[in-house]
Amino acid sequence: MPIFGLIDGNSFYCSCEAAFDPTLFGQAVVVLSNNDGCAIARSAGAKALGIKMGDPWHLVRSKRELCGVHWFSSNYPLYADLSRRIYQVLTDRVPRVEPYSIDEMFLDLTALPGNLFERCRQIRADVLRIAKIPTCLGWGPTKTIAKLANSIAKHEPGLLGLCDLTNPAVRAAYYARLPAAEVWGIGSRTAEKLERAGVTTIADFVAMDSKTLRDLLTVVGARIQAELLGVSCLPLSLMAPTRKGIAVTRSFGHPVTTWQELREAVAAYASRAGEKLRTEGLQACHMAVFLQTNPHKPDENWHSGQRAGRIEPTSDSMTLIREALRMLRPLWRGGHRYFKAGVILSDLVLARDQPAMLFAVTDPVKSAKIMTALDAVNARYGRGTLRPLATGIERTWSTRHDRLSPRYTTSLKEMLVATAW
DNA sequence: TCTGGGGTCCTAGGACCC
DNA sequence: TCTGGGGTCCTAGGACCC
Repeated sequence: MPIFGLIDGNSFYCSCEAAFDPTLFGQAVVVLSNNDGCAIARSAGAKALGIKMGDPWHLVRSKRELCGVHWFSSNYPLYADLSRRIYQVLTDRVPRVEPYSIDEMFLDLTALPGNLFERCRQIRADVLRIAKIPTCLGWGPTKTIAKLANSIAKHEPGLLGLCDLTNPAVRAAYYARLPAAEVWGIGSRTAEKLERAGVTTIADFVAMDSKTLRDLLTVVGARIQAELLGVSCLPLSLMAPTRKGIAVTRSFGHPVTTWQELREAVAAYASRAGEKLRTEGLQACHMAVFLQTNPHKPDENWHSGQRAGRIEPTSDSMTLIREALRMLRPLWRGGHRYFKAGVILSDLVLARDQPAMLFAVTDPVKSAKIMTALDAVNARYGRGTLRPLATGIERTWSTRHDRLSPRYTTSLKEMLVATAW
C-alpha cells in the first residue's frame, strides 16, 4: 500500500517574513494581496485577533485595537525562494517529492525505513532548522487522506503538527466527527448540495451509494469518495505538467480614467506575459484582453469588456503588446473609472516545436535576438530595467506595495548584513 | 482612497463533419 | 406513423484549489 504525505508551511507568507525578522515570532502578522488590497496570510496571533482571510485591509486597519498588527505587502520573490529551500530539504530526505503549491508538497513515504512517525517528526524538525519555516505534516494511503491528515495536524494543537491516518479505525473516528466540507475538493457549493441531500459528515459522504453520488457530483465526486475509502486515484506526479494558460491581471493603484494610462498598463501586462512565456520556452496562439470598473462600487457607472482571438504563435513582447492594444482600443470608453485590466494567453505551444510561419508579421530571427538581449539585461540588473517604451515611464497606474520587506535572498543589495566586532 | 491573482478540471450545448 | 448514428471541436460557465 502506498503512503502519501502532505507537508505545508504554517501561515506560510507570514512565516517567511518572520524567518528574516525574529522579532516577529509569536506576533500578529498579516501579509496582504497585490495592491495591499486584502489579507491573504495571517499568523496565529493575527487569527486570534479575528482577522479573516480576504478581509479588505482598508477596513481592518482603521480599527484601533488592530493598530499593533505587523503588516506586509506580498513579497513573492522571497516566498518562492524559501519554497525552493523547503523542497531541497525534502528531496534530501524523501525519495519522491511533488510540489503542489508554493507552500505545499506531496511526499512519497511508502518505502521509508525505520519508524514512520519518528521519520516524519525529524523531517519537520529539519525543515524548521534549515529553512526556518514551521510546518504540519499528515500522511495516509491516498493524497486526499494525506490532505485531511495535514488539516487535522494543523487544527489540533495536541498533535504537535503531525497526523497519521494510515489506520482505518482512526480514519473512521475522524470521518464521523468532521464535516464533509473539510475534504479536499468539496467546496462551499458542493457542501450545500450535499447538505440538501442529508450528507453532513465525511462518514455520510463515504457511505453514499455510487449512483446517487454520480448523479449529484459526477465523476469528480466519485473520485473523491474512492480516495477517502483508501483507493488511490491521484498518483504522485514528479513532472510539472506543461501550462495551459498565462494570465497577467492587476488592479490599478488608483482608478484609471485616461486612454494613455490604460494603454500603458495593458502594454506592461502583455510585456510581463511575454517574459513568462519565454522563461518556459512557450509561445501563445490565443490572447484575451479585458477591463472593468470597480465591482465593489455599485453606484459608479459600471463597464466591463473583453476581447479575444487567435494570434500568430509568439512570445515576442512587442508583438504581444501590439495585439493587446489592438484588442483593447475598441473596449475603452471615456468617462469611466477603470479599476482592473488583464491579458490572458492560452493555447500555449513549445517554441522549439513550432515550424516557421510562412507569412509571419514578426521577423523570428530579429525578434529572438532582441528578446534574448532584453531578458539577459533584466536577469542581471533586475526585472524592468530595460523595457518597451509602450509600458510607460512614470507608471502612475501601477499596483501599490506600501510595505514591501527586503528581498533578503534574491537581491544582493537587500541581503541582511551581520557585523561582528 | 482603499475590496488579489493565477491556475485546473468538468459539463453542456452548439456547430460541424461523415 | 414513421424522420440515423456517431463523432470532433469550441466556448461559456461552474466549481474547485492555493
